[in-house]
Amino acid sequence: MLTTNLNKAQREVVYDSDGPVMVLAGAGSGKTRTLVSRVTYLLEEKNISPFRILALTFSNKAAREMKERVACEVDLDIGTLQMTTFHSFCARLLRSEIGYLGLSRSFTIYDDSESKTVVKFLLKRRGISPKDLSPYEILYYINDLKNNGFYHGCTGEFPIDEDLHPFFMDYETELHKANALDFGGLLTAVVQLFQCHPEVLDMYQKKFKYVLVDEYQDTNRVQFEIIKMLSEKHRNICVVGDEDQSIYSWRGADIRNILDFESVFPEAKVIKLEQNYRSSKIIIEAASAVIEKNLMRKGKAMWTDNPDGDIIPIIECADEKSEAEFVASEILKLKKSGVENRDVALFYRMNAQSRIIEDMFRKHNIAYRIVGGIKFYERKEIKDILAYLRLIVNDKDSLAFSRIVNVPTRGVGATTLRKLENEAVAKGLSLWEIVSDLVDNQENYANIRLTSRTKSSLVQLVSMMMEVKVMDGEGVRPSQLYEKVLHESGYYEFLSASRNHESISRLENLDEFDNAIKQFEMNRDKPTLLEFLETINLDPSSNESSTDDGKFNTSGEVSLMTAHGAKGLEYDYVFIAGAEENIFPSYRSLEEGEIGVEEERRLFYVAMTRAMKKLYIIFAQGRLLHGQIKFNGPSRYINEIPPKFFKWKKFKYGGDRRNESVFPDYEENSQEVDYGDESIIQIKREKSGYKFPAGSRIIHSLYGEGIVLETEGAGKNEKILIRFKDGIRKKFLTCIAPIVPF
DNA sequence: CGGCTAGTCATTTTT
DNA sequence: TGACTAGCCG
Repeated sequence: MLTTNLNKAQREVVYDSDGPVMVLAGAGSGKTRTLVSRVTYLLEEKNISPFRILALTFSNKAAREMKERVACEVDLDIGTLQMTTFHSFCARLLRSEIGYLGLSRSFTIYDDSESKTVVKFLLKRRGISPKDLSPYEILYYINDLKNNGFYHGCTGEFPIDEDLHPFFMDYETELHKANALDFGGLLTAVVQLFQCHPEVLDMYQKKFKYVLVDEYQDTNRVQFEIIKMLSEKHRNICVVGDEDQSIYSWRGADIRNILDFESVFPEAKVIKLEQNYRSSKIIIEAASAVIEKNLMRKGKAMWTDNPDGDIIPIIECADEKSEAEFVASEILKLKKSGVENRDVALFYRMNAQSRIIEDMFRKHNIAYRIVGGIKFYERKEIKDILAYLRLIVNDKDSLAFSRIVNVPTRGVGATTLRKLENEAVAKGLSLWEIVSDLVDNQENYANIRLTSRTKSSLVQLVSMMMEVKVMDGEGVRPSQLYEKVLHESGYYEFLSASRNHESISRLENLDEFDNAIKQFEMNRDKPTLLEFLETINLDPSSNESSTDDGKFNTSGEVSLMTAHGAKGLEYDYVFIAGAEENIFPSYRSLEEGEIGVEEERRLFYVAMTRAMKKLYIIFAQGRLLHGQIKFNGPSRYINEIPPKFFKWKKFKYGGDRRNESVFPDYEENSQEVDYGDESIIQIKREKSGYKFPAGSRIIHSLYGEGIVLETEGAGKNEKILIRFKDGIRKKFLTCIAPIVPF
């Protein structure tokens, strides 16, 4: 039953369950299906307990998808099956074993921005201006060491930078004092634990009889080290990856993990999955031709049985606006022929490119969704409230303390904070420990004089936090702790006091945060604050309440995302926008030389191979970049596509001055696109038209979110009728009303 | 403490 | 060009 729907190579992966296996799986080769079958086979045919299997992926998305699919296939209870990300696996392991390393199990996880704060603090403490030594340089150094498995006291050869290393040491000390680990630290701590305490390693080695790793091309050295150690005993390790889709080397992903696999596991079997089930023949052959230009690859020959499909249009536009016009008009055309929004995606190289496209989509009432754009948990108000919550769990988190001590304003300014910090350093205690003692025993702190206002607000803060800590210890639900903190800290009042749209949207975000906590609580038997915080750090999108109610548009939304965000996804129709030199490939990568060009080529390849039916590649002759019009020319990757697979087209629209291709080389293969049908007429009308067309969503600073029902008048007299969330209808003059598009 | 201005610097971001 | 930050002043 398992073998149905699997080809020969895939079956090999499923059944060769013993001994090390490396699967090189091309884009769209049914990789996930194969992995799921392998796990199913282990569970059902070989009767392996789910408890003995460890499946690691890089992203939560991939882990969730795999887990769901296995759950569908298998009748067993797979609750004990560990199918998760490297980081979550390590965090979970450390929650029970961290005692060996001198931290407590309530350790906090610092994200990148918190790491940055620590580094900035260290620079300041040494009296070095960030202009003389960039915090990014230090962070890069720290990450680089951690990605390669370096920890304080480890053995092995690492390139130590004399100037930067002291910062690494300071940084580690700070985190240790704060009972915190950063993302990289979760991984190195596990390596350290295994190396220094072989008995712990032995236990886990015995436990996990089978280890599987997905997205292997994205693993870094520490991760390799972890899976190597874990599988040394049973040697049943199966890694699946595609070197052509390695697009995170700047994040530490190390191609050596693929190249060295066979030398670390000499008995390893290597299986290639080369048949593509996703894309049309033209797309596969075009993408293969591009990726073959890379020299640093083992090499695979992708092929497909799918039909030829449409030729790839290369669209030359005058500028970024014209590019957006083209996409909008083409999507309207597709829609007319029955294509649904949800089957269409647009990829760009950098987030900044999305703005103009979004404007155009709004103008044409094309429903869209930005995938992986603004990060909810990175918003200021969310970070503030999270800092309160973190402090409840972890006394030692002085970073959290200094973040909230004066938010909302309590009369505890920089000077007071500095005194508290000095005191904390002198006594070797955390800020919380100092302050909670200070409010009771002021006489012991001769150096710290407080005004009565400062004193009383600190007393209030401390007593509130004390109460919440007790409640947390008694098992009170996280949502109730949050409520208490939000109101008793004065944060809610502080935001409600100013009624500008900034604070209104902040309050809305806090409401959403409230939903997220409640969502989390519904998913657990015994929800704890500590667990909630960990989920937020390691799997921020898991508690998202679905906002996609489909009310506004039944055909879903067009997906907009960066090429990086596109990995692992597929769409019938794909647009790659901004296919220009210095954009895609980015100028930064070009500075790195061939290495950079190859990584960008892999990224371009990933973008191309997302398309199932039709791929469009678009570039602009000129583009406004940093306030200047740049003429970059078409991306080199376009030139690497054999001409028989594409048709060069020049897009013209109303406001376009230049009508000829400025790339005469392509003239013979070029053709003008006539958009003289309704879609272009619509564009012309919209160009001079309304700021807020009917159907667009808006936010009014007083009334909140609403939808435009009718428009009338033009220019200064443009009036719109809006229906707000609560059903109230109101008319506004668009030039005066405090309305922004939503 | 908060609001303003001048100066700076511009990828990608699974965790 | 525009978003963010550091530093200055009221």
